[in-house]
Amino acid sequence: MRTKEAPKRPLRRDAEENRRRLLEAARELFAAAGFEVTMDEIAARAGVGVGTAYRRFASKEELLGALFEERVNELYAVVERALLIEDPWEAIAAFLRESVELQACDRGLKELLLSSPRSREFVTEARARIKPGVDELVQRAAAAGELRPGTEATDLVMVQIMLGAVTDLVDESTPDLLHRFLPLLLEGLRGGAPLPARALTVDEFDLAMERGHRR
Amino acid sequence: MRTKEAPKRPLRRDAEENRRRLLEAARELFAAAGFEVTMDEIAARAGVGVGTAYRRFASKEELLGALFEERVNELYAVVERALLIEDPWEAIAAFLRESVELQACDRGLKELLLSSPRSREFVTEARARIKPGVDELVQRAAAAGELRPGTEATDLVMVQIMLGAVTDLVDESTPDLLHRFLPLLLEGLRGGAPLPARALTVDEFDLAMERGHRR
DNA sequence: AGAAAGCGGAATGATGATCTCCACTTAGCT
DNA sequence: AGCTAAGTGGAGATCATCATTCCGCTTTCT
Repeated sequence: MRTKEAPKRPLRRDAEENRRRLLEAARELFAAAGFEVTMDEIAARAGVGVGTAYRRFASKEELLGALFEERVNELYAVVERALLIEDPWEAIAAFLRESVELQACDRGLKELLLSSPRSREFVTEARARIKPGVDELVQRAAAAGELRPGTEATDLVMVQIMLGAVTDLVDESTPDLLHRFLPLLLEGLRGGAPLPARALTVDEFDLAMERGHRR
Repeated sequence: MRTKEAPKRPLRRDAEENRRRLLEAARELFAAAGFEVTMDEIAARAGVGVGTAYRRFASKEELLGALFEERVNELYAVVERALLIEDPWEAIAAFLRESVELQACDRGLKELLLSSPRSREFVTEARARIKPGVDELVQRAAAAGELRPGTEATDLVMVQIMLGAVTDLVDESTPDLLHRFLPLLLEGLRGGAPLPARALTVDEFDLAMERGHRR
């Protein structure tokens, strides 16, 4: 978690403060603009020079790395929380609602989960960590007959992607689009005749993620 | 439409041929990669040098401009065709199905309609041209009670955006995701209780488009 | 006060794009 | 055939955008 395993000497007070400000600035900008934040922007927002940013963090990757972890932990907590819900359908609804709300305010998280060739291992690892819980949510609901026949875990991710696209578009000014279309999609997931085309398999899904969506 | 209003002299045969090949190459690459195609790529694909590309077209913008028009015409044709369908609900379903299929194979079209700060006026104009028809489709269906109460024209666009995000992800290998989620969304649009949050107004929509979704 | 730690931000270097230039080639006329 | 204006290729001028480095000056801490 910390940059140094065993800090020989504590940072000077101003340095420690700058480190904190940099992380805070990065958090805000990462949420607002995703991976594309520049070090210059982060430094400016933190009110320090770029040089200082590089004295505190070895590279842009290291600085953002800390944030990735935070974000993934939040999402993981959402899954865990959903798994505690008794009713299988409510559990799925809660998972989608909360995870999508999380994404809606955070472009960085969206990119972290959906885009790919960024920090390869990190993303793969994060996805592996989330996956089992989501699988279980789907298993349970399917067993209870609360899902439209043929619904699979990858479908939930597609719902996240679809809503992500919508929130991407409107962001701050009108965050309620999420609560307009999530219910609509949930209804669709819950029941009805089987859908005409099959779901993405996990392999196909991973492959699609691998490629990322640009080009 | 043509580059020159009154071509003093016709192009030499080889030049005319190169012009044709450039447009064809641009069409293919624009569909595959969107706005980000480079002139080098287009020229290479057409089998000519960049210099030639710039002799035939004043700028990248001019070259792609011709394609914009083609694409928008196709979409306009879809609206027109839908308006001829008797049953109001079928008309809406057909419009969405066809327009989304069009988008699915064409990143350029997707970007043209959804992204924004590209060629400002051109996009605005294109949208203005499509809008009345879509409005009428919605009016009719609503009047016939075939739409979930509260559904508006902007909702149809949101459906396009959501499905665009999905097809963006998988593209060629699995084009059937579109036919998995479109029916689901159509069902949701067709009936049920009013949705909890309100739709985007046209102004909000335009504003969102104005901004584009990045940053 | 002195030294080590830290600081700002211009400069550097990599990359990647559009568009220009010009020595050569070719179509098309006579 | 030969002439010439139109056309061509593609190297590179030019411009942006970033991550990252460097170094003369400032601040903390003892």
